[in-house]
Amino acid sequence: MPKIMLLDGNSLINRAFYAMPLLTDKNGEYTNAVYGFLNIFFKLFDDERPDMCAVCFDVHQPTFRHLEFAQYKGTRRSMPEELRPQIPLLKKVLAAMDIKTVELGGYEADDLLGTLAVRAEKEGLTPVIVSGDRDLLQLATDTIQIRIPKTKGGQTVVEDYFAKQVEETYGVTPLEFIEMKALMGDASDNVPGVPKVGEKTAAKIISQFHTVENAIEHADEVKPRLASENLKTYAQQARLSKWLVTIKTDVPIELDFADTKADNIFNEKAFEEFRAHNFKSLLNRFSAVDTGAEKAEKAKKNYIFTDDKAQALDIAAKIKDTAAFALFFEDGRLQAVAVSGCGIDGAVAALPETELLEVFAPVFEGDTPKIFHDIKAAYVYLKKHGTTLKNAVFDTSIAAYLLNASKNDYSHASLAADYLNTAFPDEDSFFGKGKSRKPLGELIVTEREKTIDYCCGCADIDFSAKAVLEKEMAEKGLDALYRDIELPLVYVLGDMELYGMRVDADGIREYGEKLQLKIDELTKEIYWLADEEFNINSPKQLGTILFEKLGLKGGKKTKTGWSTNADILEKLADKEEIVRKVLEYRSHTKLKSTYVDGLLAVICKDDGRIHSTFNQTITATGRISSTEPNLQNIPIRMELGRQLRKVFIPDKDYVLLDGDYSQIELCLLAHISGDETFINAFKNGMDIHRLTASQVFDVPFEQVTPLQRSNAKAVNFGIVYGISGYSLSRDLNITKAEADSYINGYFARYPRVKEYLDRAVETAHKTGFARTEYGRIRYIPEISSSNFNLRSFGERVAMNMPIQGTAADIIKIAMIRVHKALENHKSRLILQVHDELLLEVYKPELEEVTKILIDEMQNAASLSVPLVVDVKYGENWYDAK
DNA sequence: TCAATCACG
DNA sequence: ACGTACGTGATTGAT
Repeated sequence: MPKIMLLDGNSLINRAFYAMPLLTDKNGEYTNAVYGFLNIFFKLFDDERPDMCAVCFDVHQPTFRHLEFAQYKGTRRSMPEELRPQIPLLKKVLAAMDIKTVELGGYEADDLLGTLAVRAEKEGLTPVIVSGDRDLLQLATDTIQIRIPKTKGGQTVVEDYFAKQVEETYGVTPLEFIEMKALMGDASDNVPGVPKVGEKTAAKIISQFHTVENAIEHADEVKPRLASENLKTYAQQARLSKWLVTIKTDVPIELDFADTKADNIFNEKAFEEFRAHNFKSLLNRFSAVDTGAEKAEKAKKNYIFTDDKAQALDIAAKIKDTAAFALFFEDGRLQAVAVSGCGIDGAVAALPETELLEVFAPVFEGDTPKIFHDIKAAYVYLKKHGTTLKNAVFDTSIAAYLLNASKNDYSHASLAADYLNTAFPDEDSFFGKGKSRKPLGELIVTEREKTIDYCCGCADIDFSAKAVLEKEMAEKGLDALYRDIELPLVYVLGDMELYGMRVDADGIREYGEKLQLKIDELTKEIYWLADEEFNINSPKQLGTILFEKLGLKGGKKTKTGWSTNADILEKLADKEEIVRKVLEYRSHTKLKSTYVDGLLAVICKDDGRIHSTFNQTITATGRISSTEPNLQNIPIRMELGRQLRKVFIPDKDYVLLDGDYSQIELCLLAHISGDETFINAFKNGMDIHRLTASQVFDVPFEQVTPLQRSNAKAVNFGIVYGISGYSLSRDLNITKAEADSYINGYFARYPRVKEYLDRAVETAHKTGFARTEYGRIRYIPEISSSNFNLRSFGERVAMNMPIQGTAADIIKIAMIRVHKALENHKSRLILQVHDELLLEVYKPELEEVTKILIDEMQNAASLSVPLVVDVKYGENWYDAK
């Protein structure tokens, strides 16, 4: 029997919206809900393979329910600003997919679904209704199936209901489901129901009396008594509720099921639509479809596969000019090398690791210009294996990052969609995910065709994308930033990863043991004070103990329960011993789990050092980030945590040398804004927070109190972050009026700063992006939102990004200069922490390298204020900082 | 996989 | 009136 899938457009797009993070396409249009809808759609489409398909929508006008009963206002929960434009967009996309949309003034989507399902059933079709709304369950029969997709932790799970499953789940038949809802009511749908009758009571009543009318008739027999009373009092309301929740199945819709055939979804128009809106993962579905250009391109590809060394050597010998190389690893071992360029459409060599190196090393260390997706990974791997990568001229992931730093994916799939207008499978869909992930070595045997396509495709994309990326970078003025900063930085970061940092493993363990003793002690004390054992690490359990069992005042709720963060707890710490213990427990367990256990787990077996990975394509502002482990957040603010830095030590005959920029972000605020007072203060080496305090609080410089200085410091930071009176007041524990007066005082004294901030916001509004002094761009789509919060966020970003980003640019320049200056030295750069560089310095070179470090850092940029660098050295990181 | 928390600049 | 600081990563418990 032909199957027809009937979808509830409104409820599904609504669900999709809340389940998906907000995302925008290239034109800044919101697309998350449409994307989410399509994902659900395709999941079910794959499941069902329906012959026909229709999507029903509400019409935004009064329905028959409103008209016949004025009190019924329907739901019409205010729709988020970001969702509203997505409904027409979805309709447009569905039209492109040749899928029928149905809507009729005066009726809700539910009524259309009901009518169509019943009619389809009569006409001998198999109807499947898909909705996010449980009200539809009343339509379930033995043939009409209701499917309710739910997002559970990112995964879409579908609950399926025929009449039988409805009975099993709710204990009532689908028709009785209406009766039940009528008694329960539904606040969100403005259905009154009967007071004090909830799901449990309603189910009990209906399973006994079956209908609302019958229950009213036998109201005296209804239990409990309150329900019985209310059923009598609110009998009319119950009947009305039933009428409200009953879905119509006789709506006068003109629809010929023959027009709903879903046999032309994967057409060229739909492909264009998906591409235009950046629905990359969905583009894969079109691979089997004739999308013209793509097919032609695919046809001319002539990918080569070899597992023969001689043939691989032949391929390598052909590479004379620019070519792209894709390296494939498994557990850090090179499995295959794919090449594209030099007349090679694509070739992949899968040989034992040593042979691969033997074949390609001459190319890698030769003058041939080479393109990679991730030069650093290639450089690090090759250097570990005794080959020095030379003349790697282009890194596609870094170029894509510079073009849009806000993305969280610069994979080949993403590059293909963004810059080559083609679909390419993402890595997960190719290799499988998690447990099902198969090693490449295995795939190349079992699924050779596909594997070759993938490996060669990657190299191919890199090769083709270079020109597009270069062109777009030039158009956006990003070429100098790319060429002079990001590309040279790759090797600096690569070397930092390779050197790593030496640690005293026994020292870490000892430190951990001390922590553990204290943790055990605190645990017992907390249990005793709480008079029960619970999981102190669980904010949920802790919140219940503190604010419910012990009845502490001053708690705040998060959306899941009590808030127990340090801000809240510190306010209670004075009075409550248990709170003090919990805070202490928190700090100790944090140190133990994240730092002690975390660091011990990543000590390299070969050299006893810790090799972090530095990522150049993560942050929206241009900073680098550090993972596995994160060496950029080693404790320093609290003494106990700071002690941990004593386990970070130099090699024998070396010392650690640390240089950090003094107040670089405020220096940049002074420089960029051009504020004379500010600039002069920095030129004269004044205490900038003290100066601000004297300006804002109108007291002589010498008479500034420590509290005034610290408040002024908060104001200075706030300015850099894009301040508001409210948040400053919260931070400083003062009234909003006071905070406002600080800010106004600040702007009165530093008028150019105010001008800069206004200008930054205005420019971002106009152009849609913010920019650093070195041309780095961050797009800010939020700034044009009509949602106050989003727009405000966009404005703060517009103020902050040029400052934070320029600081990031400058230290990157400093890193390149320091790295270069140390070329013929034993000393080396091993870590960057945003405004700080850490070097492992060969003792005989200490004096010279100290000079180099200060010199290169200070002269990395020439600003209207001097860049001051503080340096210190020591036998461990604690002493060097 | 998400939310809460907390470490850093 | 709205209701927040900017940028990260790791660990934990809960789902």
